[in-house]
Amino acid sequence: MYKIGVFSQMNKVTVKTLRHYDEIGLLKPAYVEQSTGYRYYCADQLQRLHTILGLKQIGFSLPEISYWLSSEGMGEEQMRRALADKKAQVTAFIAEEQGKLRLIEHQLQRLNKEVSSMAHVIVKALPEVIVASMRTTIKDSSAYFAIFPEMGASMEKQNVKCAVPAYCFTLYHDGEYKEQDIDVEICEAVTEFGTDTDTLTFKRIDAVDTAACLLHKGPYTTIGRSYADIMKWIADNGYEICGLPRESYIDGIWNKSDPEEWLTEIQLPVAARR
Amino acid sequence: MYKIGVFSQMNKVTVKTLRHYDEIGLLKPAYVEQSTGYRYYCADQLQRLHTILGLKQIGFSLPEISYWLSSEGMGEEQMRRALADKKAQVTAFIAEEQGKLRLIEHQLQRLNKEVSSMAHVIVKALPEVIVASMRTTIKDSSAYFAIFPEMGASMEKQNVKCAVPAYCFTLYHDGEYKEQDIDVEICEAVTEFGTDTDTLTFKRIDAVDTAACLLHKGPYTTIGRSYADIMKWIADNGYEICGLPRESYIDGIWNKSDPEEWLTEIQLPVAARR
DNA sequence: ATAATTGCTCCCCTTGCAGGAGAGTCAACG
DNA sequence: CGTTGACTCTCCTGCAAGGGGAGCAATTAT
Repeated sequence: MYKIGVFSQMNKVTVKTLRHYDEIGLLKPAYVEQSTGYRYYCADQLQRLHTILGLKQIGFSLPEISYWLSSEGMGEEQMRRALADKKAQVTAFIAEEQGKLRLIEHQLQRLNKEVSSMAHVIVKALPEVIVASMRTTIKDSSAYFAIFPEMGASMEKQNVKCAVPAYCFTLYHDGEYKEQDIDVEICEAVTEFGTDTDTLTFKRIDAVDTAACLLHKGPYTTIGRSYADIMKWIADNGYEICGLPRESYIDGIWNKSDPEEWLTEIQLPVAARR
Repeated sequence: MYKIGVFSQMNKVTVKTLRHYDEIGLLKPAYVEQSTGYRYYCADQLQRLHTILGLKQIGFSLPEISYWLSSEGMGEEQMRRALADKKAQVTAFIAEEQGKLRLIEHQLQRLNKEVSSMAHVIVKALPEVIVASMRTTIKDSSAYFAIFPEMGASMEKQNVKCAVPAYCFTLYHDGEYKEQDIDVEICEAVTEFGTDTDTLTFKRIDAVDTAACLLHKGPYTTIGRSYADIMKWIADNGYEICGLPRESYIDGIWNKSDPEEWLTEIQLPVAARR
């Protein structure tokens, strides 16, 4: 019979740990003196502790270990399944961490290239939305602003309501970057379907599970830089583009006079490259 | 100006998260109405949130992000160092998880081989100790028990005290497993040096950082099985033996009459195989 | 006998939020 | 204008696996 301190030294675990295991019922002392509350352990506990530590090194949580040791869960087949599960978990975890490594690598490279303005690409999902859309080919980007009033007028006529939060974006149908004769589709999220007109079409845009997103601050003339950034990010981090790029307009001429204050989010549907 | 719910949808973060970031000062709303406490966000916050989420994906903690965004920590050189640190952390983490994978693989193999008695090898450190030791060559394992009384007598004469917890072990100096003419050194941890005699030698045993340890329950005749287990474990998990094996005696004939109750810990100093 | 060590319980702290209680607000609808 | 349902607020608890420390009791050493 060992007191807790001695017993803890025998296994290089702390006294705190032993008391904790006692508390959660994972490793009860062989004997507790009523009057003093002192815990006394013996060799049986040593063996059980050894088992616990072994399972903990594998990565099982204390409740899991409790369960396996409670003699109900000791089935061999269950153990096999638990191990397989844990293996899958750990594998997924490793993949995740390796993704982080790539992100870090990417940022380090950016820093070395003196691109001091940190651009932070994030990955998120895009919801399914119903949109009113106008697809057209425009001469160049300056013709852009002419479309919005037209579109606004069409929508007002139909009395459709914009979704909240507002989600107004452009889909680029050209596979490549073009400066002239750009095939764009302007979409405005609405609450429900309206009737199509010759210019205005209602459609459902599917949700996107993973999209790389980058906020671009400033006028549209410098958006190419942000595109370059996000493209590089996608390449660096093992993704590939799997959908049309969107530009979501957050702040623009309609609410900010200074172009330096304009805010646009580039959203690129991506999937992990195989 | 967006209310918290709308703002949260724009970035696919929960309201809880936004409130949490407000609380820890990481992302304050642009405006909070005094009377109601309602939080209102605008595009500036959106941008900051984007940055936060980007840094979070990299693996920085919220306090770290707070620090980098607090405009004190924004030095480029510091950022580089922080990224390098984080990279090292993540790399170490991945190595650790891969170690777990090997442990899991090992256990799965054991299960498939119908070795139903789970043997749990754990890795721990062994402390530095002062020991009284007797080195001798014994004919075979049955001659073993004759040594202990002799040793006990020698120690009593010198009036040295055994350490607490008792740590009595055998070092095997033969590089290989032998059944005859075994070169053993029996060590008993003591509190301080005594004077050497022709049979008894005092020495300091260095600490061992990492030792693979396995409890063996039962008589010594079956200890070979446990040795086989621990050897396989070491091979499976990418370690190599880097010191003499020890057998630490916990329960034995001196306190348990039934050999099935005897308890011995095999301790093998190991190092990660390069 | 006294002092030092070890033991006990109880409470708060860590990360990054999630879940829920109970109450107050806001916008739309009849 | 009242009501309803959807939002929002604050405050509390919980999660994993213990760490740190306070205050006090028991054991051990001098």
